[in-house]
Amino acid sequence: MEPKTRWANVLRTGRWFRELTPGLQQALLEHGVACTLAPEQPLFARGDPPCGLYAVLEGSVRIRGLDSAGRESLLTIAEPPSWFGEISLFDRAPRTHDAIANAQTTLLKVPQDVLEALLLREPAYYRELALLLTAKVRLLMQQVEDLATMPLGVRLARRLLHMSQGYGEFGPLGRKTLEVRQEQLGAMLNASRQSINTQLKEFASAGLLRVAYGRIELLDVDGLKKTADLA
Amino acid sequence: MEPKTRWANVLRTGRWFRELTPGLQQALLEHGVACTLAPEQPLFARGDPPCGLYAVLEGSVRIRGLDSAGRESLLTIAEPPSWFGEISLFDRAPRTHDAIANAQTTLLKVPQDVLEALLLREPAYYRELALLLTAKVRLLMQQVEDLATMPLGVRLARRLLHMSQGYGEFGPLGRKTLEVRQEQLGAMLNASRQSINTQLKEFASAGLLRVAYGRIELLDVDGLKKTADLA
DNA sequence: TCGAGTCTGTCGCGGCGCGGACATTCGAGG
DNA sequence: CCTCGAATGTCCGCGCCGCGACAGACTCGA
Repeated sequence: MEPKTRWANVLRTGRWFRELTPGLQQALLEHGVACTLAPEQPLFARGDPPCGLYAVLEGSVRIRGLDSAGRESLLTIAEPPSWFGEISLFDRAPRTHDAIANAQTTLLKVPQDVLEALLLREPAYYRELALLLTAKVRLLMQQVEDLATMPLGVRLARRLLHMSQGYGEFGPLGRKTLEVRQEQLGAMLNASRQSINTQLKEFASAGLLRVAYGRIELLDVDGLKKTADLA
Repeated sequence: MEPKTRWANVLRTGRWFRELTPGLQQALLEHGVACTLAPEQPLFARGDPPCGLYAVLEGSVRIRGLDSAGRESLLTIAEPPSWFGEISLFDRAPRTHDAIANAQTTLLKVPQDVLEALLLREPAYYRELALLLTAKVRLLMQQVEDLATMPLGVRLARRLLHMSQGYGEFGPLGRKTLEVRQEQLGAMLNASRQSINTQLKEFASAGLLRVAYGRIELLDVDGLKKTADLA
């Protein structure tokens, strides 16, 4: 199969891309170029100038911040078919986070200038691209509020469900196996590895999930949702 | 002076509005209608359908979330000339937060359907409106990361500076007097009133600011910035 | 098959910060 | 001027959670 057709099939598994105007779908595929990264290879860093919009086709990318003391704050792990990099696309301002390949990774890259030229011809596409922004704002707002009001268990359950559902890109039926290390969950939820571990074991003994080496298998998604809804 | 001229003068004190295309500035003023609220009067609530885009002309509006246990999480206090409500404008999805007048308040309201009709004629305006979204995303991301890595003192200093500068709407020279209660600062920073009080007194004894009843006066903005930059 | 590096599991100590309690101060309205 | 409600100032005890430490488990490549 021609690569672009394969890519299109991957991207169409995501809600955002699937619901785009056909013209925009085609334009993104047409102007996109493949881009491969070795594990731990950086794609861009906080403060870099805008370089384009990306979609994950294979592998995964960590979107993280690094404070002066070297502590890592993990915003998310982008997996197929997630899109990222749209903030700098809109405001042409520097990158807010580092993007680093989490494994052998293939990306679709739509360069900044190409995309801006397209948007000059078809400014109505701005609204569809802005849906990436609104989705991100809504997630972030919930995250800020949860951090303020919810105990760790609830936040962990919600994050696991979000990851399982590709942060809304999939339907409610998501992946059952999450490849994530407990340390990374801690960096996402503002908690220590030890606290994450304790909470995971609690979920495990309640039959909600099973913890393995570098992997979490969700067993009772409905039970997790109940935990996520109320403390 | 004609009201609309007065409004224009207020709105032009804000960076976002001032840098808009003249045509969009004029259209927002033209299609906007005044809207007054009594203290504590709700404007919209979490879950409400989209109703339009708002700008604060006089007074202030609390943007807040309320969890099931009744704890208030305060996202921000919008003061002139802040704009809010743009998320639902883009994705036509329900409101994420409650908006409640903090005092006697005058708003400029641009109704959803009027604005959508305008954007159908001039889709290039979508990009300029999206700058409201990117500003919000950048603030939220910093907030999430600060919550994870920064001690309360740094977060408080940063928030005070942000409030003083209208969250980026003013230049670096901002208001010197903030009308905010310590309990509200706590709800914004995910801290208790007591902790906020202790930290404020520490700043006061360092000569950075002065605390008064329902009010904080910034004395040494540069000193605050130093505190905000590094713990 | 074996070893090194990485990830998970668990304990104890210590500290930040929440919550309750209560005195004090401020401001508005009668 | 007085009174009441609201906001500030301060103390204390408890609990959650971060951190250091270390043992066990797993993976991968030599």
